Amino acid sequence: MAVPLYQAKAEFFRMLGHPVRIRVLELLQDGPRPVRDLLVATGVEPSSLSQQLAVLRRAGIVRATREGGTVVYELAGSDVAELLRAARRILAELLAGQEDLLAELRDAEMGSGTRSRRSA
Amino acid sequence: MAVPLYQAKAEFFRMLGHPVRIRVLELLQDGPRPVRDLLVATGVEPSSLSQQLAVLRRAGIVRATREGGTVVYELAGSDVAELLRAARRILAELLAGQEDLLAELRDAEMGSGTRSRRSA
DNA sequence: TGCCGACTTGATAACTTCTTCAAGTCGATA
DNA sequence: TATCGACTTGAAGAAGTTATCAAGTCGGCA
Repeated sequence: MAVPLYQAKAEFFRMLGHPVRIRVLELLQDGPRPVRDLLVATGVEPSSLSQQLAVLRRAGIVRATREGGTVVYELAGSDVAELLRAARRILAELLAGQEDLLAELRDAEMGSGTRSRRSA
Repeated sequence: MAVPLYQAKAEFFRMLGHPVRIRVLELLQDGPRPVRDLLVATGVEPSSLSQQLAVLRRAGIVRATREGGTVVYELAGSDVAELLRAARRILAELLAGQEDLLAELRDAEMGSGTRSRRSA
């Protein structure tokens, strides 16, 4: 209630801000997966993966169910796909922009001396 | 180059993960704005806002241009709107889920004893 | 019952990020 | 040129995040 909307949004994005969490969400888009599979797909340590899964669970974006010896995760209904698609589009734009910059830098160096523009 | 794609995505989301940065992006969706306006709209300290603007600039998602005494910021072309819309949709779902949980908890308490389901 | 495999949880050190305050840059104006 | 206003940058401590290792839980199965 007393949580300002902007803060909720920021927290949401922060919750997405980890490579393993992103990867898990992308994997779950194809359907439920047992932890075992996620473990293999991500290649991280079990306890580390578990911590990241806990973050996603706490946020309510995934749901875990126990099936005998294994635990299965699935998206909690949200349409994550669209979000990731939108992000991918912007990211492509940003990375393309960086390539342009690099190209520019290359060309500039051929014509004149060292002339740095951005540190990275 | 050697940056894995998942890491780039995670960094992108992390860059969005701050209330002031989100707010700035939303403001810039309506067009370019001088820092002065952003300062008023967000109500944070000038130096603090400047730091957040620097983060957005470094990511390449906004662009700054100096116009006499003032500096004007604008989106660097990306369609941020769609991303924020998608995020808003999921967020709405998640928050609605939380309300359902609360309601469930309330109802459960009326009918029976304490019966915790989730810690939060 | 006792043990094993599959996960999760807790604790902690290494890192990042954020806020704040002091100092610096850049135009415009006197 | 001196100075002011509008921003940005640097630095340092506080706060939050992550990887890792040890310990714990929960279902099978011998």
